[in-house]
Amino acid sequence: MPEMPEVETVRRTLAEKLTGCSIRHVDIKLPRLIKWPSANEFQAIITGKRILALTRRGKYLLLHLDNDIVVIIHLRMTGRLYYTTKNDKIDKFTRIVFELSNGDSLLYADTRTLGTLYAMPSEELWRISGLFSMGPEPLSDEFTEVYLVNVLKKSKSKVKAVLLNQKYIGGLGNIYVDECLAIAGIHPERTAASLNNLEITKLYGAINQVIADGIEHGGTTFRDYRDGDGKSGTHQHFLQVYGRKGLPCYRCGTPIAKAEVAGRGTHFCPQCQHKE
DNA sequence: ACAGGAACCTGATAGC
DNA sequence: TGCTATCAGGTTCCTG
Repeated sequence: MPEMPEVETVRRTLAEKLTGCSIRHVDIKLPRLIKWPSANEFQAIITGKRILALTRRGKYLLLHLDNDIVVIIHLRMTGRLYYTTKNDKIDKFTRIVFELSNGDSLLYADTRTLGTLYAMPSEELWRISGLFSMGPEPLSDEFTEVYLVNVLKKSKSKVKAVLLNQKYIGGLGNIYVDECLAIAGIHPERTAASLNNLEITKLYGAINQVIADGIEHGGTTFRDYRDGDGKSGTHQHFLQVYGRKGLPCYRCGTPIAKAEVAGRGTHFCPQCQHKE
């Protein structure tokens, strides 16, 4: 479900509430979501530990505990992480309950159960390949226009596939990729290597702008996504193309098209986003 | 090494 | 109404 702006919003809405709390008990209702170590060991090494910080890398959330263990959470398509007070009801999609020392709980809910959780010492985080091999994030110092030029020029893939690939850029997902290609006026089926310098400059600006706006608006809620307080984001009201199939392009009025590109449903304006 | 497609899951919605 | 097919904010594994 969530892309970087959604995960960052979850982090921001939870960090202050969780920092300083201890994990009193862990109730694992769906053990197969725990990828490392076993569910029993996972429970054992985090129970009774205090939360020092909640950080993020790309679409991963990292809960740092006072015994040097880090709980790594990836929400995948439909994962939700949110805070509840003792009287709140737990829905049927709640898969893991972290009971806190103050009586409240941190819930991990997930309808499609594709999410993943790990717990390991901080010096072993490199074992998680998705974290280890992740490229720079939009808005970071490492994500420069020169970097983007190099990534695109040496690729044989379509530009959409490159932007979705976390090893090149960490944090973009299907919605925001469609949005930044629309803003930059680039057709999603173009090969990455075919983009000229002006197009790459536009794309670079669009990536940073779209991600900054997404965070500013607390993420995009289409169906499942909620922040750490269980609230929806508002960026869905600002989307140019995603979810707008058949509706008029805001720039030229042409109906927005939808096609499969790089294995994903892809929205674009056939007039403003040229194939060459 | 790299690109493309299937697999992992469950639920909502569209179409018949 | 009820059944079936399709689609979904992601990543990893297997194949060619």
